[in-house]
Amino acid sequence: MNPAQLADEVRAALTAAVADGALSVAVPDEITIDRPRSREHGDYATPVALQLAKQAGVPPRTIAQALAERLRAAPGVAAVEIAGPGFVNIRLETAAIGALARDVVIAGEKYGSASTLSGIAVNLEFVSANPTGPLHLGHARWAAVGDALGRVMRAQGAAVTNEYYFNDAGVQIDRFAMSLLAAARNQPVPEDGYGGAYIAEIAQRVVQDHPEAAGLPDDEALRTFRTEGVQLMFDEIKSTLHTFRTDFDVYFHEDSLHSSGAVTTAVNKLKDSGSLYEKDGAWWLRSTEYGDDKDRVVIKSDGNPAYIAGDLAYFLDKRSRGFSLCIYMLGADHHGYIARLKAAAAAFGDDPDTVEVLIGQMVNLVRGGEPVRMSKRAGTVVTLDDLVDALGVDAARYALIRYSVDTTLDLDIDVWTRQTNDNPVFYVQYAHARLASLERHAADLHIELGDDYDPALLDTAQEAELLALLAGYPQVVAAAAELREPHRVARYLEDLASGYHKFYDAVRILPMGDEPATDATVARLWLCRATRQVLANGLALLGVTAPERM
RNA sequence: GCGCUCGUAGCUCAGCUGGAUAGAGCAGGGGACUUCUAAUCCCCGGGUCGCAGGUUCGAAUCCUGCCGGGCGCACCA
Repeated sequence: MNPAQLADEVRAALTAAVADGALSVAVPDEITIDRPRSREHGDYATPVALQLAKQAGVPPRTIAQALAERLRAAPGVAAVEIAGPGFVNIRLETAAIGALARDVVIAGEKYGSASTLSGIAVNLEFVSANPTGPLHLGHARWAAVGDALGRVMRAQGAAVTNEYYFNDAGVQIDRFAMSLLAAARNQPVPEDGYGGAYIAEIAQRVVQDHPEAAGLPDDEALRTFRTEGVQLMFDEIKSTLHTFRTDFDVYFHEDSLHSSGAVTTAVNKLKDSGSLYEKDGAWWLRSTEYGDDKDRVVIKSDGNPAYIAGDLAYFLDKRSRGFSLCIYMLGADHHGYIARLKAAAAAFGDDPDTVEVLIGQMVNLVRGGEPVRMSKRAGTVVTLDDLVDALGVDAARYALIRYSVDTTLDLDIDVWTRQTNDNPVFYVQYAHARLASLERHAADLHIELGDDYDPALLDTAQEAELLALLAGYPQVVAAAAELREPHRVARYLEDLASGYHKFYDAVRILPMGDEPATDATVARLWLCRATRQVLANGLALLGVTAPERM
């Protein structure tokens, strides 16, 4: 019995009470089932009687009474009590709780998957860093969180495309090219140019492949350094992301929007539909209608498209590819874009709610409380590669995903490289490794799960807590997907690992010495298998490994 | 000035689409390994949930105002 099944029983009991005239209420679709903090309040509790009292026009305890009478007859329910103002506290039979391990083991990798998001095609755009330098910590946060969110949403049935928007048009790239050329010619960094050791490195690699390049006239030289430099930088970014276990389905080139005429097409479409207006020689988008501070220029008075023109064309392109939901993950310094992007959707006649913009706060790396600022290669910022060098991929991903993106993050290198339980990733992985070790021992002893077990034998408090934790996993994944908050999965895994460690400490699983395996041994092994499965499933959603040994 | 966001234990943070006595880890103190991984577990102390109003059976959670921190407010990209 899991909370969802219990909610069904509660709903059925209410419906029955209405049918035989005991109550007159509209039975809600969503029934709240809580896991009370104290077991004195039962295994589960529902405040539904409190919630329905007003519309029913009767005291909550009256509703609770009618509900309790019928719920007591439900299969798996051991006791139902009314408490306080009208809470209904529910105690389940031990076997009904214990049966959950079987459900988990049978579902296997699919446990926690559902279809709450099925039928929607999601374009998930994240990182999208300019290819003018290595990825830094802010990008790292989105690489980890975005990738995890994609996994979580896929687990709920969404068709997700991970997409990287590659800004390879515009003056930033020009400055990058000028910086490379200057470095190749041993000239100082140009004004507004890029510094950092990586510029010299890339410039040198361009020179290696094209020894004549630096000596060409400026125009031609810049063209070569621009094309080759961007390619090298972009390969490096892809490689960094791949190492970080974040791969994209689509790398979209902004340049292609301009060269293909997509920008012109999009702008003309908006002019035709009256979504743009002309003022002071420029064309403006009515973004104020969607919460923007001011309307935005799409075509500048010199006739050139402004940056947002590319966004408009890009959005149109996404829609033409059939996405029903476009998610953009941006840094806090870009929160001003929310209204703009929603206005873009509206301008093309789409519901602005089909555009979601997630804003992530900044990330700082600290060591012993002191900020770590300088990077070996990038000069002023810490790179994603630096982070991986310091923590490893597992800890780096986990550390970035574990916190709500709403909070500014200070990652302490000392904490995340520690191999103790103040390092959450080790704590969770250790639980998995412990379980794997246990199963190896069971195999050595020739103890097998068999076809089934007696769920009533999982009767200790620690087993009940662990089973309740396992039962809650599907709702955690569903909530993480719906709220776009993958950190919930990480927090859950820490709770689950804790529940397992407590169980392990309190209950002997395998027989000691020459003792024979009992039915209880087998039941506990089922519980262990189920726990390992959920730990593995959850870690997979985060893109973190589930080690067999540590 | 306007907008977004955060403010919960000494520290780092969960909890926020309203539910019972507000949680975890760390830090501090004290315990538990002859047999399944002690990278673990148990116990102790620790709080005006920034402040003030409001909504209601019930508010850390929702609304309003204020205080404090971060980030933004281009015919740049």
